[in-house]
Amino acid sequence: MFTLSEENYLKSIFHLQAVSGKGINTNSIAKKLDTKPSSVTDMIKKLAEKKVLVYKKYQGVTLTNLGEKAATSIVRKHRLWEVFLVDKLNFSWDEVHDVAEQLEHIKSPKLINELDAFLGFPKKDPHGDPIPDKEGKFQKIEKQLLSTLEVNQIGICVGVSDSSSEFLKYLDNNNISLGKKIEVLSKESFDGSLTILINTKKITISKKISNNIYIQS
Amino acid sequence: MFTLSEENYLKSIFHLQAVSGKGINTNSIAKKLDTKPSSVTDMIKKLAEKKVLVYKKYQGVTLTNLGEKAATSIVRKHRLWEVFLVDKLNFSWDEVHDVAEQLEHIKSPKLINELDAFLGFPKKDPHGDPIPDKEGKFQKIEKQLLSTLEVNQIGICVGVSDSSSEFLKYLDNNNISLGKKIEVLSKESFDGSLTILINTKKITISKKISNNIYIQS
DNA sequence: AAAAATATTTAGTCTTATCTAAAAAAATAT
DNA sequence: ATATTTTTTTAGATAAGACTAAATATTTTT
Repeated sequence: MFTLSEENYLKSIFHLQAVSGKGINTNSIAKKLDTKPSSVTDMIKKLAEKKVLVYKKYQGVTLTNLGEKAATSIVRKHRLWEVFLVDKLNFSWDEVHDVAEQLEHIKSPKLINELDAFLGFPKKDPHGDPIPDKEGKFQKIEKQLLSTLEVNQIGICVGVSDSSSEFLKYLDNNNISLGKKIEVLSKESFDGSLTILINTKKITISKKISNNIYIQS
Repeated sequence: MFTLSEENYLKSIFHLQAVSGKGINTNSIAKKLDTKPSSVTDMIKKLAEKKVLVYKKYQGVTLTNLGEKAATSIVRKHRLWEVFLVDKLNFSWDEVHDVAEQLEHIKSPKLINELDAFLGFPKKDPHGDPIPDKEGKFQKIEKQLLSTLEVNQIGICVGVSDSSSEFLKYLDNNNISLGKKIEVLSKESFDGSLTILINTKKITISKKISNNIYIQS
């Protein structure tokens, strides 16, 4: 089994790997975990000994199958707990992250599988991210950033890339949520801001916002 | 806030205090936490500095109001999670302890108060122990050990003193559970074993068993 | 009341996970 | 291709929480 800290490293590397594909370098892990590169080097050595990742000096790391399995299990727990908090305990989607960060480390296979059943085997968490099943399998959702849509194209909001409370509250205030239809009415070439039609209303959003919203077209 | 280890010390001291009333000595804490007396001395000093308990060398410790409040909050969380596991996730009463030991350390006031509401503000956990409310208040349940009953006396099972999986499974196997009526038919003076009537059946239990079952008469 | 037994504390060590500062390697720029 | 910058690693330090072994109190026994 893994310590809390080891689990956090595994999860971070897993997430970084999902985006970049390539070997993950020391600095990016340090940034993600808000720690120092030297600490990362230490932990990486430990994890390499435990066979959850492959490490070659100065060349970053890659998770092994074992490591991916462990990381996926943590992600599964995190997302199931998020569903629980929102569906059963009246949390809003901007309040769940910090608590789920704690709950994801609870060790009990029975707990998580019963929770899964209790929630009706949900396939997505409140932010639109897929929940791995018991075997760690989950389908990647086809999605693109809202910022990549052209004028007059239409998409359905299927996820967010930033799960910070601040950003999610912004979305709530503007009535942007999963499943909503978004049409791009115009695009400002100077700063990349978009004017979109949502809820039969026209609003203008900055590039920073459209870069954190995923849509399916 | 407290570390995981500090919380475990607080909880153990609280439980010891509830039984013995007196100042709690180093050795008993060490035994309860399965650690060494020297480690206890170290931690006690730390907790005394944090004003959660009063410590005088060689004289054991007593929780302050602050310490009791902290301990009660942990107990509240532990017991609410136990109810959740049994009522919602199909755990049996002998499976809940280890998982609740982990869940009790999750830090989120909203989480625990919403959970309380979700469960319908239960007053007792699956072992019959009272659940402190938001303010930390809970009534002590009047109870006595089954072993103190005389022949021909009758009691209702209201709790257990040992929550180990082994003991609880024994009770399950013999159909002894909370709320059951128990009548003492005879008492063996040699070893203190009891023959009792429960579920219209006669069974004989050892003193060790009757010493771990609480009844209300 | 002294001796023996028990309980508690101190002193020093270990592990985990972190850090800073300095050294070394790799990548980039001139 | 050399110099500069960036990235990564090493070396040594620190804090939390535990341990062992030894020293010191306290309690119990005789």
